[in-house]
Amino acid sequence: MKIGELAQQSGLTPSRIRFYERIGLLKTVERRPNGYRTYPQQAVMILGLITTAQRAGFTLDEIRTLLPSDLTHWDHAALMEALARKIADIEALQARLAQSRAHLLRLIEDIQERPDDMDCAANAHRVLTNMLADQSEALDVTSGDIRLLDTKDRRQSVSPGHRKKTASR
Amino acid sequence: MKIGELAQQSGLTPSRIRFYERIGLLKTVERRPNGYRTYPQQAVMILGLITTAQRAGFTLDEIRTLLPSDLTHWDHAALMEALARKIADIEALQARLAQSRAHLLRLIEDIQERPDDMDCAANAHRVLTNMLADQSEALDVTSGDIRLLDTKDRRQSVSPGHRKKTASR
DNA sequence: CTTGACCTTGAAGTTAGCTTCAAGGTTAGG
DNA sequence: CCTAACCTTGAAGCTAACTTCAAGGTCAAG
Repeated sequence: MKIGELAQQSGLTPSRIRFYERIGLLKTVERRPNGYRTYPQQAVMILGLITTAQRAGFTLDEIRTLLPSDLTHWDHAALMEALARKIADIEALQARLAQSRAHLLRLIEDIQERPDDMDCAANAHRVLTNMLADQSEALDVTSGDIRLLDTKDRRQSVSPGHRKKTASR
Repeated sequence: MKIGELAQQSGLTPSRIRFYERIGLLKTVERRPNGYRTYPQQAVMILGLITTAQRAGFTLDEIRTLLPSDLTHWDHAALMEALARKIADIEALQARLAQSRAHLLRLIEDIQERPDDMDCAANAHRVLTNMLADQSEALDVTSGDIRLLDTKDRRQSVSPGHRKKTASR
């Protein structure tokens, strides 16, 4: 199958597929005499696997080191270890998020609990001082990093990029 | 106070402080006749506020629109709205994280529950198929974005960058 | 009057994960 | 044969939040 068809079937853009090839993530590709890329059916599954892993919080780098060239020959040990580590990362992040959320809730309360005899300016100072004091206490929660965000419109739904009438710009 | 002292007191690097000025985030700065920047004591608090807000998940852009030039004159309504929105963002992300975590746990179980009569290759295929099926079901959890990650070593603890003996490179 | 720590500037580099662009080759249909 | 839709490449651009670099000015101590 050519790259356009693979793009359709996987829901990714051709540029993204070429990018994955360039960084050594997608290796199941050959060339026709005319230079066109050609992919086996399996490539659809590999791309699905990649995007699923991404959504679970794996970086492309991590995915590359885990993905075997043959989908039936995984490094079982490395895979399980990576999964466990990723879960731990997520849990660390969850802890951080819970902290941030609690922090913000406390802040809202603190702002609203202005003593009747205090003007806004003084209240602002009171809240600020509290907040900066809070902060200096919590300097220990270092967590492993994970990128699980920016989850907006990564997927092309109706395959845009057809250079026909789309003509935006 | 000069920029080096502010850097010490705030725990940020001078370059970062200059950067904040450049993007219009830190405005309380004047110049001495020799061109050196000079800051009021208040600048320490402003920088503390900025990093605290960052750790709560606010982007510098958001912080800039919320930060008043005078720390005692906040846009109360905008601030409360932003705090509420940020909490909602965090909660959306928490939901996503819980999903990802559950997904990974299910995956681990699924891998380990290989039927005795199945070889690794066939098991790999079974697990893969399950996973990609799972994924197509959950296509609705679109969340607002938030950047709350990469929380490793943003702070200079012992003020590196003194061009004395540090001499790395 | 020299040394070294500090300060200045603008420009470019970093990371991740792509997209976009420019300039061109290929192919199927009419 | 022409056109439109596809394909190719390498290079550059994008975002966020900084850092690093190069080239130079300032200042206090010895």
